[in-house]
Amino acid sequence: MTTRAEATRARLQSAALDLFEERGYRAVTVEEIAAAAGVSHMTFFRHFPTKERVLLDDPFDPVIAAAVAAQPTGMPPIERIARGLVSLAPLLDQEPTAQARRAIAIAAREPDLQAGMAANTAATERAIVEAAATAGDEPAMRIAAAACLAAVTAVLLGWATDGSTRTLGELVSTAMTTVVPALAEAQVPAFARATP
Amino acid sequence: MTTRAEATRARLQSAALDLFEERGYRAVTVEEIAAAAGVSHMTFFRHFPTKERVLLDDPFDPVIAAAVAAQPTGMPPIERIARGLVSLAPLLDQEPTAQARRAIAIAAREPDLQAGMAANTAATERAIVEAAATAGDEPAMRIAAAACLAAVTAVLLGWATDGSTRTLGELVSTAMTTVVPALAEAQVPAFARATP
DNA sequence: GCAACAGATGTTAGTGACTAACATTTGAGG
DNA sequence: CCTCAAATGTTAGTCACTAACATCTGTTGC
Repeated sequence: MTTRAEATRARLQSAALDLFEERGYRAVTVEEIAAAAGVSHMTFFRHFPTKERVLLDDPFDPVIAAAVAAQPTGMPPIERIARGLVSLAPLLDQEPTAQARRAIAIAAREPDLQAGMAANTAATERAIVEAAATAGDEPAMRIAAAACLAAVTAVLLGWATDGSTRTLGELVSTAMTTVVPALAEAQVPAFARATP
Repeated sequence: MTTRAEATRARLQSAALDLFEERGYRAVTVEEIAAAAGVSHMTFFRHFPTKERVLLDDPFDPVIAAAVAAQPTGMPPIERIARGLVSLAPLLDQEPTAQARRAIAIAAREPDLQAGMAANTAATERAIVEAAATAGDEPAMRIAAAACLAAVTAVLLGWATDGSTRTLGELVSTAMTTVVPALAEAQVPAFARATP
């Protein structure tokens, strides 16, 4: 059951995506987005705190954090995070990802949005650390999260801008399986062990 | 020899720092900063492209990138970057760091500035990769840079907000020597080897 | 000295993101 | 139909940021 507010929000996001692709982020005003969605600019700001959030908002941080926290402890933080991210692959493949792909492609080529993207990554990093860090390993967790998310970001940018036909789940899994051994100097057979 | 423009720029930064500390980032207008520095708001924007850059601008990215690029190749990217950062310790200790400390302390507690801080880190990461990546190891370099910079960021925040009396050089060196073994699963005696 | 030139700054008049206060509409349950 | 609350609209701002053009200030060549 989608409420009226949710429908308005979706219309705003969709209209913004169309307009940004047509004329670029900077050249489109909030007024225009609101008009295209059939609402006033005040309604826009009731749904999104800033212009950039209509493009950059995503609801995945809690999901990612929970997936990492759900991994067993007792392994190195980097492996725990990588396993958590890989566990999301099936979900990523069933999600409708077309809009996300368009949004990332826009954000990647708009200088005005790069700070916001970096902030998104930083927020995901914080969410992982808060949800999954155990006593005393926050620093290691933060560093491991930064490393894994750097790999995921690279993969996301390629996925959105190149014409990759592979699914997000595949790409993220590949990135994690290649990246974790690289970080661990190839000694830890991270994904050779059984996945429960 | 400091030019008039450099003096104006310095006055603007100093005035902004004072005002932000006094009343918070949001409550201070660009007009007020300009007035406190004895110039008009147009002059402010000739020296800083946005309000947040008066606080967040720093000239270190090229220095950091060069320091990493100056490290010998043939070692794992993470070790190369860590060595590059540690090589900057003497420089960090002779730099006048009081203003940087105040700026970071402000940025750390102001939500409006967190995107800008993340963008700063991302820019440093890009600078390192562009300057120091060799054929084929860009992905690994990016990930290693993200990991090292996560550690440095944590150290910087602690240094600026806690009342640490240790120097930046000491703190960064400690972070790198503790962090690199952690990432490499403690097998690589990164800093036991001779430093040329 | 002084003329001339360029770098630095000022003035003015905008646009557009964002906010506050208050009025209005819309839709679901009684 | 009525009512109430969620959702949206109107209005009138503030402030970051920009463009175009005027003025100033210090230096350089004479």
